[in-house]
Amino acid sequence: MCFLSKCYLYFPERFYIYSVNIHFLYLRFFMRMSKLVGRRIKEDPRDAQIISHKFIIRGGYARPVSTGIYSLLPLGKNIAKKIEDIIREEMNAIDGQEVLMPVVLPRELWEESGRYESVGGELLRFKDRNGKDMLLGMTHEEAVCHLIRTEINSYKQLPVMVYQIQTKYRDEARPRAGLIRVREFTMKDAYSFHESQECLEKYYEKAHQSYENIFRRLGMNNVVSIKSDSGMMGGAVSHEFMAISEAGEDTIFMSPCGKYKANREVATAAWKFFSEPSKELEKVYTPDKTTIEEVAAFLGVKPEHTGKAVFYVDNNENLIFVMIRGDFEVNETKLRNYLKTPQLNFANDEQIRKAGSVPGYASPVGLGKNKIRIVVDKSVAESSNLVAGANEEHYHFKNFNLSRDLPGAEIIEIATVRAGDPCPITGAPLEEKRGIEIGNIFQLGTKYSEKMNCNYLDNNGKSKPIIMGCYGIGVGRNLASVIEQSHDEYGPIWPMSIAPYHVHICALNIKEENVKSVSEKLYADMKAAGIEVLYDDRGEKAGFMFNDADLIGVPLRVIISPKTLETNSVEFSTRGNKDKQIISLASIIETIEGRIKDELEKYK
RNA sequence: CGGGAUGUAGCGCAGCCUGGUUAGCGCGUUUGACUGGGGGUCAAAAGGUCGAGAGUUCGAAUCUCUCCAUCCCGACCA
Repeated sequence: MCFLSKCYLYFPERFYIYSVNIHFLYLRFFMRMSKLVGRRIKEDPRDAQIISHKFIIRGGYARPVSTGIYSLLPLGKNIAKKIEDIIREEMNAIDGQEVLMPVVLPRELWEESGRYESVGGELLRFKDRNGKDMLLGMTHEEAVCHLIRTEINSYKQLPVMVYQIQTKYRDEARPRAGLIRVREFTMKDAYSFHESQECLEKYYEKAHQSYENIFRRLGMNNVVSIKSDSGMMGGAVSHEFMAISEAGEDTIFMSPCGKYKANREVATAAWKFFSEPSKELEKVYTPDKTTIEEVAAFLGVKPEHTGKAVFYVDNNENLIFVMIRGDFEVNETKLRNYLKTPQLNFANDEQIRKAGSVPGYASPVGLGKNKIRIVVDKSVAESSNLVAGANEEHYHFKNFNLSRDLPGAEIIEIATVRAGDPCPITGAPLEEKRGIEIGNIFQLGTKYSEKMNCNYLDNNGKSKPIIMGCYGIGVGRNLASVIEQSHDEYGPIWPMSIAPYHVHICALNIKEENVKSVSEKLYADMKAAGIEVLYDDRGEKAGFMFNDADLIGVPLRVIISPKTLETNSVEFSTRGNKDKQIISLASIIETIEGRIKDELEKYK
């Protein structure tokens, strides 16, 4: 057993040799329930919608302090610490070095990168007592560039990776879902520095593997890595790690075989559109029919045979006319990326009229291309004889054909994928899933290092910006995601690797002297053996204790009662499994050590 | 930022429409007794600026106004 084995510490300068049980080197958790801070609650909190939120509150893992701001109680903190330690091990294994950067940062640093201006209200800005502008760090690219540019000067020092496990603050517009979307949270953020793109890419692969290790070791059984939109982080390549769960905020499309998987923001499909010989353009009367559904029903066609007009305004007040087949929705992320604009909003009726169009009956036909930018989705370009607006109240056109009626239009793919659309690789119907983003990795390149003078001298003595990658994991979000993926109706079922304790002792009828003395001794012996043990010494009714134990979700359970003591034994069971074994008192510690070892082995 | 809802004991809620002694209920908490293998029973007790402020009224948890907070949907989201 690892924590019983001896280890020798050697201090050469003094020639002292110590022999200690290895468990003295690691913090181990143990507690008696009568003293455990954090109560269990029988009823679901009113505002909780998802399982993890309910169990986190009901089990006494965390308490809300303000919107999206939580205190962790001992149970939650124990788990968080184990999650952090697993992350540390994996980061150290890919040559990471732990550092700690400040939560509070000065404005100047963020002005260097340009993000003081470009990031919106989620960056919390404030003044210190001298009136100096400060902010709360929501991510640490600026801080790490500040650190590295003074410490790293030479190619000989590269590559290098530093990481921290630190509080982040993002002034989210709408925190929700318990620990999944919060304002203040703990995050591991790592930053790697390289001479070349090749070196970054090689390291990026290692980080990807490291992340897969981490999520497996946390006991997450359904995590996928998908290529993602880099958003305002910039950079060429990025991946999101998604814990598949109904509670997730992101929508993912996957082919059944798993060959293709993508966030809805960037997902595409091998759509096939129908085309037939063009018919004559024909104006038809469609009184008060302004939506696709109404027009299609009125004319007796399917939405697939219509074209939909959507107007957007970018941040410079430019109007953009988008046309897409009636049964599709515009994917704004794709459109934004294509237009290279940071912001898009729906245009209002007044703006649409000003451009010479008619809301509800808008059409690209007759709209001057010089007056307004017209972008057309492939679904319209490759279909024929569609119903489209006529730019006139109560009228639509039948048999709109893009190549004939609007030649030279900008044609791109901006449709949102739908469940069942054909996979772009295999052609199989795509499945739609929800996911919680529990980690992400980015190839940043020189986006920050260039602006922030984070340079090194190459082997020719030339100064160059360092090529960077960054890698994040949210600790609390992972805790919640494990609950989402591992629970039953009574509470979480913690994997041994991150369980708040390894064993839960339930003493039944503790008023009986025999039960009390044996339980106390077992608790003491387990502590001495380095087993992480939670001991329910409260003398509650059996059912009450078991329900609490289920909410705490400790993997192994030992029950001591007058009945079991008649045969000098205890009952032993596993969380999530009603089967119980009778084990003699003499061998219970050995049995448990074996089980803990076997379980921990699965998460190595 | 837009739409909707809610604030009453530690937690979950009733009371408000139709103003009127001392503001209730369940869970939890404390004390005692019984009980003892899936949230047990009985008895007693503690616990409230009814979100805040202003107003109407002889009288406001209840009606009016303002503000604050929280939650849901949307917008937003390195």
